[in-house]
Amino acid sequence: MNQKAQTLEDIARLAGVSTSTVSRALNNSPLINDETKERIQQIAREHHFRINASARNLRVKQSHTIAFAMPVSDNDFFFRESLFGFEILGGIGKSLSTLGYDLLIIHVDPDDDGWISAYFDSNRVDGFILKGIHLQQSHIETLLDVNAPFISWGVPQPNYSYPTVTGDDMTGGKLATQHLIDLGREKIAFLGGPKADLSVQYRFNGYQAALQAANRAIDPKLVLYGDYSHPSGVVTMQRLLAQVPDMDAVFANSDLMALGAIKVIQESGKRVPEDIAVVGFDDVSIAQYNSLPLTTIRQNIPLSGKLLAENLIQYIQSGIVTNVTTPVELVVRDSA
Amino acid sequence: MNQKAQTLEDIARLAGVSTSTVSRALNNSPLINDETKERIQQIAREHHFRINASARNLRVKQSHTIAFAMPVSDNDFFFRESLFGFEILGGIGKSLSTLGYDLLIIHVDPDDDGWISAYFDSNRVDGFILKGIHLQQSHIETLLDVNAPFISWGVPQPNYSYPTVTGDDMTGGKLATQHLIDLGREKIAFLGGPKADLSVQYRFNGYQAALQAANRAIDPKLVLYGDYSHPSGVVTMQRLLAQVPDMDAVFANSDLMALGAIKVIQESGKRVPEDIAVVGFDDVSIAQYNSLPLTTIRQNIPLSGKLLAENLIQYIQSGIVTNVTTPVELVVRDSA
DNA sequence: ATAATTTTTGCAATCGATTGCAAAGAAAGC
DNA sequence: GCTTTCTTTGCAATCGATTGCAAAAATTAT
Repeated sequence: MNQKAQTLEDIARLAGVSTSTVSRALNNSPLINDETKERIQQIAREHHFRINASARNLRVKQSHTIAFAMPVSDNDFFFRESLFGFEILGGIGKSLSTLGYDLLIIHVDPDDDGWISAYFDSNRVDGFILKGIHLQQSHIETLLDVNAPFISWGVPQPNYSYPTVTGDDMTGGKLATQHLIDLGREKIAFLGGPKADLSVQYRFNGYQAALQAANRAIDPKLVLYGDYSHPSGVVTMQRLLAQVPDMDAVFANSDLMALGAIKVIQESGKRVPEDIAVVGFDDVSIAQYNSLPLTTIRQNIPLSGKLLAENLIQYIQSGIVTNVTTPVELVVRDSA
Repeated sequence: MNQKAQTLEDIARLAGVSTSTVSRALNNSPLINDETKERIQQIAREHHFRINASARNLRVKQSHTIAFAMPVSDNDFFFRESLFGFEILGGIGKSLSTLGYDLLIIHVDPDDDGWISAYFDSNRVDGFILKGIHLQQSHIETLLDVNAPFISWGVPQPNYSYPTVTGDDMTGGKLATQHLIDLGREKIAFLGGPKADLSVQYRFNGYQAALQAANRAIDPKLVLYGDYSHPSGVVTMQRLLAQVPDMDAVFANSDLMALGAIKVIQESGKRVPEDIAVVGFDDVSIAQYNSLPLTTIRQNIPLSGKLLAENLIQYIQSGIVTNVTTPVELVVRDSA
């Protein structure tokens, strides 16, 4: 029965007031008389009025949209591998919509800056959420330079100030290593993500601290770096096994690497966890669903997503820079 | 050196022409003299001009944005389980950006229609991409009713006309079953997704056809339905094993269900694939990374994503309704 | 050289919502 | 009853790009 009202003017006509009044009423302005306000809101509801986003955005110079940057390569590699990235999207999206923001997924070439101005200078988005691991130095500089608000998952780069959310990598490294020590393991390897990633360095610090607390030395032959991916887990584990055949435990920096490592171990005829215990990192869904359920360091992914969203919006609205660390915990399953 | 030009007017001033001319030049209108056009585009480039999206969208009444609907529940369940949904996003996003469209992720309560008008009537998005499995009848009716363009992954509902992209479920069912028959299996179970899902029915038809072609009867006790999730794979497999202890093969309708089934089988003391062979469906990344690599029916996920994007845009621009089927193939790994 | 065409360009209205400022109406003060 | 003050509302400009129409410039025809 009630046909749709498309614009403020339609509502204004129906209510017998001006568009200014309608605008104020719908935005809950204190300037408007309460009865009038209520009446207008009622009419808007009855006629299923939806405000025109473009017009509003144009006027207020905001898009109420946040971009999440997905690094992209020719071969879709990142997309399939980025389990962690996908899972964190859940929390981000939910929080953003609570805050009245939309979530845009953009594809970003790690070697190019163009996306920043393409999306920010055109007023398409109000800010960016990035994974630190793909954040080049040059990106940070450009972002800061054009004053584009952003937040990043991962340890902040020294010498720059911007909001971040990070897992407690140091504790994670300690927890994983301690668990392996408690299991009585003697030769515990560190299968890292990219060496340049500060998160990886912190995890290594945790590894180191746990070993030292147990009066163990660090054997450099047991420390190798990859890139978080399954293939890199395979390759580094092969090297490791060749170098130190009698090793008996691995702390891998991602669940995918852990899976790659397990594959190599089993193919070499050894058993997990009997001969070699393996601990992963992140606790993405694959960790619990894997046929050999993974012992791993669980990141609080929903919370982290929520904080990425909330703290970015806070930064946009008030300029407050927060660098928070989210807790991790050890979850013991079958691989160690 | 070149400070930024923010609006058409800035460029117009720099070029000594009117904004109309700039607009036409940047949109490559044939009305504009080629030299002028070139000169203006040059100036725009030098000054890193980015057109204001809101203004443009307001004027042309399009957002150049497509929404991908992620069903949401209180507990993040869908997000973690929706591996297939995530992987298909890769192809969708890439194709959309090639076509000049942005990708918005929206969270959708399956029991509510509000999101349709919230995003479409407000001019925030030009169309929707949905997974058919979450497409309620009422959604379809509302979408068609308000003339909101959409495309869906999955078999189209009878009696409605809208574009779709679907995997070749019938062939997939046949391929999986045939493979298990070729392996010499006698009692092949069908672990379906939701019975109401037409895709599931087609897969069942394929299962049936393969068995009949081999002169086998269908045993109703070997046919069970779940919801594609890992837990449902666990539950249905438990029931199956209780009902038919001597079964020797399973065709699961998703990789996650297959993993759930494998877990139950192994816990019951039987071996995969020796005692019971398991074939999955989709070939999401977890299938190849699982410690027991999964034999599965591979969907062409990148292609499907691409087609979802392209065919939706085609529909928006020209009203052509396409219902395409993408090929599947059997990939044999270790579980069968 | 003048008129008729064809090419190029600019004027000005438009998309829909917001907001500073002024005006109208209501309430209070003297 | 007449100011003064406080609420409540409306006018009109504005955000930046697009586009129908008319005007100006360039080209061709006569």
